[in-house]
Amino acid sequence: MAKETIAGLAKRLGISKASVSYALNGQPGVSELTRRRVLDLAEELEWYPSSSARALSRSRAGAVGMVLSADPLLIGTEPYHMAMLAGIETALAEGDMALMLRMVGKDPAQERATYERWAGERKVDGVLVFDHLHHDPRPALLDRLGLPFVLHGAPESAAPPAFSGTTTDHAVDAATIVRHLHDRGHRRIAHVSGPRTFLHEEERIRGVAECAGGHGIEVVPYEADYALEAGHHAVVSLLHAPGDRPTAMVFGNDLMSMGGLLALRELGLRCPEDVAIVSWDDSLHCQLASPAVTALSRNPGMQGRVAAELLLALLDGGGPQTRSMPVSELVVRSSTAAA
Amino acid sequence: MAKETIAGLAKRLGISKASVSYALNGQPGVSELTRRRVLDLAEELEWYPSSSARALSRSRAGAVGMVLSADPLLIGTEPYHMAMLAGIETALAEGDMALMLRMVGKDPAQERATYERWAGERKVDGVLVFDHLHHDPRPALLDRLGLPFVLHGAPESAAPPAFSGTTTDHAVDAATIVRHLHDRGHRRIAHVSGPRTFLHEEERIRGVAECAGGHGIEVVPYEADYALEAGHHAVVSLLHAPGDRPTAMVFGNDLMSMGGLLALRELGLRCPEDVAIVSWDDSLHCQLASPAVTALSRNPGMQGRVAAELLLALLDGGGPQTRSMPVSELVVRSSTAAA
DNA sequence: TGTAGTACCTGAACCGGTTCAGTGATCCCA
DNA sequence: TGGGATCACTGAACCGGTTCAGGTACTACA
Repeated sequence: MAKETIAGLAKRLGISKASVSYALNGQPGVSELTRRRVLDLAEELEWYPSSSARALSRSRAGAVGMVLSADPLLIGTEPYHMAMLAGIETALAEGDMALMLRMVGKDPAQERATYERWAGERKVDGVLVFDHLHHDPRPALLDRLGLPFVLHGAPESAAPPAFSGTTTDHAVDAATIVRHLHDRGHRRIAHVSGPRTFLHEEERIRGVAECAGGHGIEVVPYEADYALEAGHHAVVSLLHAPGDRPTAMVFGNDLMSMGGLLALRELGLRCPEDVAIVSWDDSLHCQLASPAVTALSRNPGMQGRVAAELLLALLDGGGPQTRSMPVSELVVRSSTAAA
Repeated sequence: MAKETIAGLAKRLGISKASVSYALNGQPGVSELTRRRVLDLAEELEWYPSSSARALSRSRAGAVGMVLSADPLLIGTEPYHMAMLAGIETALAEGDMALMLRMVGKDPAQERATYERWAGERKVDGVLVFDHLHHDPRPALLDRLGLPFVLHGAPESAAPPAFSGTTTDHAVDAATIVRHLHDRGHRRIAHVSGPRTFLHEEERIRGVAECAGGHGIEVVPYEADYALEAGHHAVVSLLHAPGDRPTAMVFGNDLMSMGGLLALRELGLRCPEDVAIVSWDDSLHCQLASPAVTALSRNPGMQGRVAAELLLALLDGGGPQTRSMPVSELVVRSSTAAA
């Protein structure tokens, strides 16, 4: 079947291209009768307007982009991203926007190059950005490129109203975790965080330290990189360090928690009797582990959905908005069972 | 900065739009000197040609689409898809193609509607399709829509040369698993497969049955749906059924294996002593479980990459091709340790 | 010296939509 | 009865690239 065009429809109906266009887009300037005829014909022919022609004349791509920049290995194993993606895509589809996905390694230059290209080619109307960094160069870059964006997962403190973003109150989450451990009798805990280059990790570290201080709990900080091995290595180092050993450990994500659990097992230590464990991300891993791991459930799907909605609003001409995420819930499992 | 156009570049250089276009696209018709001047200016201005204008005049979208149609919950928890996605995206990026991702529920009508729209709007140049079904309506649909596609993961038997696709020899994989269990002394095994609507499950079932027959092994088939709970339920049913209980179980994916393991634990049965377990998909879940689960490692990243390359070749005007995947390797872990 | 061939370059048409300015026809109300 | 407002519709310009059919000027060769 030869591809129909708007001119073809117009000729069949004996009206002008303009009328067809107005009718299709729900714009005034056509009678109800004409509109119906156009719509009916389009449906009968299973015809849709060419997206590139439309994009060209409207100067709107009809798509938003997302760069997943992380270790490919990590991306594959962390369920977090996929769940978030599902939420994002659902919201975008409802707003009739396509999702363009790009995966690059950890190299920030590649992420940057992708944005430059997308902006230059006008391939996307906006982008979703993750993991706010210290001195994050991306907001300035995107501003310069004129590419609207939403920063997903910025810490509460660092959310200037200059751009759209979703924020999480990590201090509250930290308090939830620390109080739980305090209740269970722990007075010396280790905090195995992700890299401090992420602003949210910085805030979590501060949150844990502050709340712990208030409860007379000692905190041993440890910086790692979210990988399974990092969690393993953290536990080994922490337990071999001089001084009292912590009786509980908080890990920055589910993978590190698993690594930590593995290490405990290898060292012949029991969880939760010898060392309790809390994960800052919930996932199937935490549920399936033995013991099942107490975890902060953050609902990545819902969060992704909200971020996408913010971007849609921004593209619809709304000003920058900030939306704070609901407080996460701690799902208590065996890894912090009462002593 | 006002958006530059090809006409702007031409004016700056005192040449015609056509020359600029030829220069940019590496086409003959311009001197080396002119070409350099154009390229240099484009770089200096950080200018890229508008993708929609290009798409319109070339009648090529510069993107390929992929519909992930599955339980959102399953998508999030199965690492398989994400790894595959990473492989696909990498290959596409190398071929200068964008990836458009759409996630829909299990409803086939939505997947179909997405293809129809993409084809009508000329939003993508081709699509990647997964999980060949019995009487799969998609090849015919896509043919009718004139949308090139690659069917990823078709069983060997069902790969007509009429369309491009990657195939896996499930019979060989089945034999690998069955032989391993035979070596370990199992003579009665259960095969908890995914839905038989998937052609590859059908082939796995046949493969297991045949190889088992050759080795004097009895097979108890059980059809499930890839969910964690399904694996759990399968184990309960199988063990409560009259007759000898199987001494080993093969699960169609990692989630069901985990569910199965959970069920065994609840029933007070030990793995591998009472029941051994093999998973048809490897993943972190299998590694972390206790006992760690013996699994068939299928390298979804590489497979995705190959599928994407096939699609790129198809879009470059090549005829339909079929590429068979390398045989999977069985990673032996504790869940099938020698009795 | 004439002519065919080639390399380089250009104007204009085209891709398929959107949108603006303008034209009749109809309607309302003084 | 007439004048302005409203409605339905249209032709043409436009978005920003690609591509085709020439047009020079210069070289090669008889």
